[in-house]
Amino acid sequence: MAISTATIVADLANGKLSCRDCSLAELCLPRGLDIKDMERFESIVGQRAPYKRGENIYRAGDNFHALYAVKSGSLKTVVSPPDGNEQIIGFSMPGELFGFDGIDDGHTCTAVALERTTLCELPLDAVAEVSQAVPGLHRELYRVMAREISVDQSMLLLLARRTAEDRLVAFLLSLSKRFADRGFSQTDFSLSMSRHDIANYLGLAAETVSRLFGRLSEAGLLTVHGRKIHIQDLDGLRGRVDGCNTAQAS
Amino acid sequence: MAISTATIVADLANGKLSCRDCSLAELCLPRGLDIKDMERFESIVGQRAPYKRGENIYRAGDNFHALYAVKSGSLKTVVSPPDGNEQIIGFSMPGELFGFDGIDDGHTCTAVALERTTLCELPLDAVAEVSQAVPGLHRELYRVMAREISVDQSMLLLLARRTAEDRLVAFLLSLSKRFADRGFSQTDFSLSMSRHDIANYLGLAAETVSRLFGRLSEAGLLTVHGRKIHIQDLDGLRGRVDGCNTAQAS
DNA sequence: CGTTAATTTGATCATCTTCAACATGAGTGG
DNA sequence: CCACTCATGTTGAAGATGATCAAATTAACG
Repeated sequence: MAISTATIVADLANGKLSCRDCSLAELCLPRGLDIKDMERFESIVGQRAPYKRGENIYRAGDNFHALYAVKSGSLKTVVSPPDGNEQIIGFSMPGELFGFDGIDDGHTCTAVALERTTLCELPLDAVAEVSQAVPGLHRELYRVMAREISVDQSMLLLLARRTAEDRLVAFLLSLSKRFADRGFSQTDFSLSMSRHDIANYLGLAAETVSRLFGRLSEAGLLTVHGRKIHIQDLDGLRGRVDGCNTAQAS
Repeated sequence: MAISTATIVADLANGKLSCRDCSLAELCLPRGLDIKDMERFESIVGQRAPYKRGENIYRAGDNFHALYAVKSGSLKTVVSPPDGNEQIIGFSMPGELFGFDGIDDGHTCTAVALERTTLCELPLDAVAEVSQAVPGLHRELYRVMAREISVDQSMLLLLARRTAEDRLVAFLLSLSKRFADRGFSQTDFSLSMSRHDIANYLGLAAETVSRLFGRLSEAGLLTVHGRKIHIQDLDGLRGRVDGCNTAQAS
């Protein structure tokens, strides 16, 4: 899943970040800002060395420093209760913001890179400051947070009311859509997370996920080779989750 | 659950709303504002006639108008997919804000009063305007939304990884804490929602909830008479959900 | 290559759901 | 105040979905 590598390379060469040139601008926070405002915005965007697979971006308990936007790669966000019973809350793809869990009173989740991943760092104080001059930014930030809330809530529906198969299918459809939104194939993609991660995220056992992949393959809906997915019958998949299309399985 | 009735009566007598005099101010959005700023804030707070039991505050599909704060009573927020398979997303108590699901692109949930309920209405545009002069307000609103996200996320953990009993206990402990925060008994309270609602919220069947209440009673942890709950052994209940204490079961 | 982790497959088991019947209880009109 | 009704809640028995345990296979990586 080496997304927008070209952009990254260009940015690194320049030694600075440019939202204007970023291929993800349409998906990201500065969406809808004019050139002038976007310049102002990108002046506060920070950047770090890429994270390696398995590396933590932040940990539960950490103080809140900034929101992050994924530039390339992907990551998972995990709640870790004391008893070690972890729960993956979501996966983040390029153009998506994460880190909201920390705003209230420090981070309650841990964010872990699933592959080599680059991020933009948005210190919230600085964002707030810029927003004084660019009111649209506040509004947009509210939007992004509201979308996060909606996504989590459709996930609640998925976990509370849907069967194992529905969950996996909804998950795959969500991924498909997100790849499509980023200009990639909606039928061929490769998963950056393990079966175990998928199972955990969907509230299932890894074995169940494995069996479900088998069942969907046999039904002729898709082909699986390890983490490579090829969806053969997108509409067939959609039909498989009755009325569950709203669930976005973030 | 006739909470803060006194305050309400006073407000209605005045013919206007006052956050300064509201007993819920410490829990609500203007928390932490000084007198001056709070005056400015309350000037935009609207109010409607009380909602009756079962009445909709807003419906999925409605355009977004405002955020709401509960002044008295309680309500549930429901996701209703086309197939009729509803899912309760949360319950709101006095001092709590709701309506965030609408900010992004119109409401995705329906909010239904569980009893006679009064609300404060906060038109987001007006809030944004006031926030230009009162920067702390933006920050506070981000906090409230972030808390909503955290609550939803601990709910994901609850639904994905916990047994039926853990879920019910976590739910009761959450209620207990919220009553306590509002100055009510943490051991004696009465539920404003049906068993069916509780079950739906927790991703269970109503029968299961009924049986669990029975089991917890037999274990001497609490007493149940219809919707009246008396918790006999709070620590016992807490011990029953290992390390799940973070789950707030909104 | 060899070693370890990830995934698949099979068999058994537990939890919770579903269906069905029954009890309780609140509200209404006689 | 009682009888009736509809909604809500409880209890029992059977069944299903998915978890768990165990073992085999494959893939990943030094």
